[in-house]
Amino acid sequence: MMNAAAQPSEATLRAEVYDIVRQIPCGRVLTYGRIAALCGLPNHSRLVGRIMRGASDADLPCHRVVNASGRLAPHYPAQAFLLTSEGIRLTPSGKVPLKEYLWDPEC
DNA sequence: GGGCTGACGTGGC
DNA sequence: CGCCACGCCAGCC
Repeated sequence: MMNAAAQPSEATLRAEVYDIVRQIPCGRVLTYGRIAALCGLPNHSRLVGRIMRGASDADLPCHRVVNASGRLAPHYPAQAFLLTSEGIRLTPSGKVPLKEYLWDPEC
């Protein structure tokens, strides 16, 4: 056996989520739901969000993770700045146009 | 064991 | 495009 993401828990998911987020290319974004789905947990987007909250910046580009609407994370003011610094142009309302910047890992 | 919370998602207006 | 209600589920008190 090798993959054991059958047990939903922050502890189990953390490693996978970290690994995926680390692979997001510069200038691209992923959604919480997409990350959860990639880990085999379609309805655990909130768990992913919780993990990101507890995740210290370090080498983790957590600013490249937004919700399914392209809305940026609350309590994370620097995110907009970091995204725009990577060339991402936000809408006037401060959201990420997913049609342009959503990253597809299988692409 | 029980109830509230939340870096979410979808659908309706 | 924005706001709201409902559904979802692990984590925390």
